[in-house]
Amino acid sequence: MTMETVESQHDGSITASLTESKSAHVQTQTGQNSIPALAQVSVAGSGTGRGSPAVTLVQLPSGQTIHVQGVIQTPQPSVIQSSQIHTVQVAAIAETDESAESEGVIDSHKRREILSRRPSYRKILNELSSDVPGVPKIEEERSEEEGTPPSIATMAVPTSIYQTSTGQYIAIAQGGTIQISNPGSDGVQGLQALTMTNSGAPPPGATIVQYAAQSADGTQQFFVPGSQVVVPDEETELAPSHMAAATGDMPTYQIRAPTAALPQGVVMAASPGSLHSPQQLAEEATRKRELRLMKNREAAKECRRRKKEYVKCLESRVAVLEVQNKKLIEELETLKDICSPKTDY
DNA sequence: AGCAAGACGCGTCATTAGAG
DNA sequence: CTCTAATGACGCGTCTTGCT
Repeated sequence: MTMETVESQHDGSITASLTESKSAHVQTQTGQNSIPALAQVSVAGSGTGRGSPAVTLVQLPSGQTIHVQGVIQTPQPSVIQSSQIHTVQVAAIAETDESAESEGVIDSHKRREILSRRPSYRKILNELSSDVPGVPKIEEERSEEEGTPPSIATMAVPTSIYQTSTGQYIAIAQGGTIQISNPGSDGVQGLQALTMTNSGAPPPGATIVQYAAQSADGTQQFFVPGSQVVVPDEETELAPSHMAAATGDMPTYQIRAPTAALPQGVVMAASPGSLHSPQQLAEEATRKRELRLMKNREAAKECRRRKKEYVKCLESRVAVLEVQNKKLIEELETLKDICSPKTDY
């Protein structure tokens, strides 16, 4: 449980602090005169985990309650100094070139470049967030090198090392032993056993791979070097409940030679040898295309996720700024009442 | 129940920004 | 200059909702 205390300082800025409680009150002070609070805004903070924007309930003076997520609050000068904050916000959002701005001269080409620059949701959000601590940033993806598990190096020398779509590493040794290493786990603790069977009458050239560890979404994709691919067994996909009963809740995969129509998401990695024949070149081109499509597919998903997060953040910002605006208007009205000369004397 | 409209997510392609 | 990630745009399928 966290409590978010928001205070409007005498200079108009609003500070927020999180403490261990459930709700808080917002007190506004209007400078030396210490005018009693005009706008009481109840902020019920519900702290969330890392990476997800904190959701905050903001109760307006009118009694209306709004949900605020990932609040970005730049220090607010009072209404009298509003030009200053305007400059800051423009600089933060529009990514203007400071040097050019200071010089006051931007040639048309550069200006066109700036205007036509496509926004990066991650970049914009992170720049907005950099001003205010506590505002969640969009995480940078870890490079593949960072995710490489140390256990791979200590394994028995494998014939092949594959990487799944979930980042796990699969090593297939000469004897047919398959080991799975989870990058997120420590050392050999991440190893998971696979069993390979050829019982019954498998299709020609196919080996059933039973993956003992159930994945989160049940959809594993494998990068397989050479001329083989690992695909989810069709029977498992089509009749999961049936196969689950038959294999003990283990999804089934097949290692088989690639066909013309690869299942979606399955990519064949390049064999180390050089490619010469037209067929090999065609296979290489197909492999590259599939890899590119899969990467773009993942990138598109990630981009949509970032976009949604960005839009949510903007909506939250609008909600907060509306509250602040309302409060400042009331503050201004009060100051006007105090400072206005009496006419009836 | 059937249908249409809208929302939403996904995959793909084209384009661009940015890193090396 | 090249390569790759990020993003907009488009088409498609699915789901929800309101209407008949």
